[in-house]
Amino acid sequence: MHTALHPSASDALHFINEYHTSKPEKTMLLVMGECIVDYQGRARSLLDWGERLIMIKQDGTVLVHQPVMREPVNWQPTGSITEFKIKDEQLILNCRHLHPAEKMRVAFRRLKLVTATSLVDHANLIIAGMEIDVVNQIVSDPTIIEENLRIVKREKPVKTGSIDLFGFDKNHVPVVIEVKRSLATISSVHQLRMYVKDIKKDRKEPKVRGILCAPRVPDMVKKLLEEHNLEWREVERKVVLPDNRQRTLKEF
Amino acid sequence: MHTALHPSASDALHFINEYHTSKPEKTMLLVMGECIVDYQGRARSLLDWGERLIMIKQDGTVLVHQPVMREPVNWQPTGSITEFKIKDEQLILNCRHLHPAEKMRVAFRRLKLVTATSLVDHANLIIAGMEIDVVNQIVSDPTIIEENLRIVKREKPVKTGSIDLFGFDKNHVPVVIEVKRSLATISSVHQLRMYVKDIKKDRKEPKVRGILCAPRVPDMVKKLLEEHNLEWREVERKVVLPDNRQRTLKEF
DNA sequence: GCCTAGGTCCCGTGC
DNA sequence: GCACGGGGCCTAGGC
Repeated sequence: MHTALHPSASDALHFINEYHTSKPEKTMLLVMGECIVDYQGRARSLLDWGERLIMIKQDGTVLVHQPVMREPVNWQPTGSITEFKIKDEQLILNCRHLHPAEKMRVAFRRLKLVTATSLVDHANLIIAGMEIDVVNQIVSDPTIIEENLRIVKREKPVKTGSIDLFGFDKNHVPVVIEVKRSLATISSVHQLRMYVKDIKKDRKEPKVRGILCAPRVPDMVKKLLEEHNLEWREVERKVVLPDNRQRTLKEF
Repeated sequence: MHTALHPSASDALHFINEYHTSKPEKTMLLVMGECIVDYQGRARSLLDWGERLIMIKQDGTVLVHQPVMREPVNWQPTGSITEFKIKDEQLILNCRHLHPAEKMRVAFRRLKLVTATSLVDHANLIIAGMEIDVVNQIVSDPTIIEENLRIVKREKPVKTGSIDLFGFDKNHVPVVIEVKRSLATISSVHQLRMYVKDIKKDRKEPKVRGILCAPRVPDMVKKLLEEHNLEWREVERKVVLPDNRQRTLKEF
């Protein structure tokens, strides 16, 4: 853990050369100060002078964070190559990335803080409440959708993608189910339509049902579903972590 | 600009109370150290012990960054309320957000760095190469699409959304144009289909053309377009900033 | 407030 | 490598 407070440009460069440049894959670098940013690649952008925090991660990711908002105002993707130098008494950060081809330049005219440190983190996020969990819920209890529904396939591949759930209803009519973890959208309707069409063609079945299954279905989406003779179910979503990981809410 | 290196939990709490708690809307707080994270809201997640950088922005955004990847592993949205305390000799960060209702808890068992500082930044990003720029390009020179095309409307509202560009070809046939800044997708085809259908119904026109306009159109998408009697144009995208410095991505 | 659509989306997965 | 689809997407804009 190394830090430099209010360094001059040349002090900062020495600091970075000593603690970051030789082993960037093991060192996270933070640079806080007044800067401008010029980016060119998938798009092109300019950002005028202002105070920001720049983070260079151990995999080459570069983030430029303004004092507000969740998103970095500028960034470079994982795997970027960074390089520091001094020009006109300003500390310059140049980053390059191939594929997509992009580059970003940050020029600092005042530095508040530079830190270099190695972060060790081998933990993976355990997360519940995703689409896959809703799919599992339905598989383990298809009556959530309707009585006597028989699920026979998950992630069933068709021409233009893959169907979340496929089965047959009590009258042996094929049923295509498209699952969303939160809001159903117009786009989900199009997906469902396409899958129903593919199944009709594949199985030469005149009748195939399509059900959009989501915690919330806006009116516009319902109308669109009706227009295409499709159905929907608004199911409550349970957010449950694996048993051994589950904790009581009281811990909060 | 205030910093504390390797503080104890209680030293860190005093530091945060002095430099952050009283005016969080003016102070960005960084906390680096070994922590666990527990999140509950739109989903639920647990993150085991590891070294991370936590950033609390001046609008209440909270980011938890691991040493790799562009995305924060956990976060709280803009407008969250944060609170620090000590429990079992560990520094605890609790954040809450209403709408969506979410909360996150970070517990630190070792601290490497805490900093508090006020960042001032009133600059706005100037950016070029967005979809709107491709639309402008076509409006200023419709021959990019084809000869004698007459554009009459941008962002033309229809039932299910809004059409990027609408006009008439040399034979006075209505033309719907859907523009993408980068890759055309299956989903863009569905959008275009829907808009063409809406126009046919609105104007009681038997013939309406639909053109998908993007820098790249994958084969699968071309096939889908053909199936629905729709067209496409692969246009080179120019990335031009307001100062008229014209550049293409080929510079790389 | 709801909802739609774009994004330098990011990211994993399957081909 | 390309491409497709999900995301605690985020964010802006419209109503």
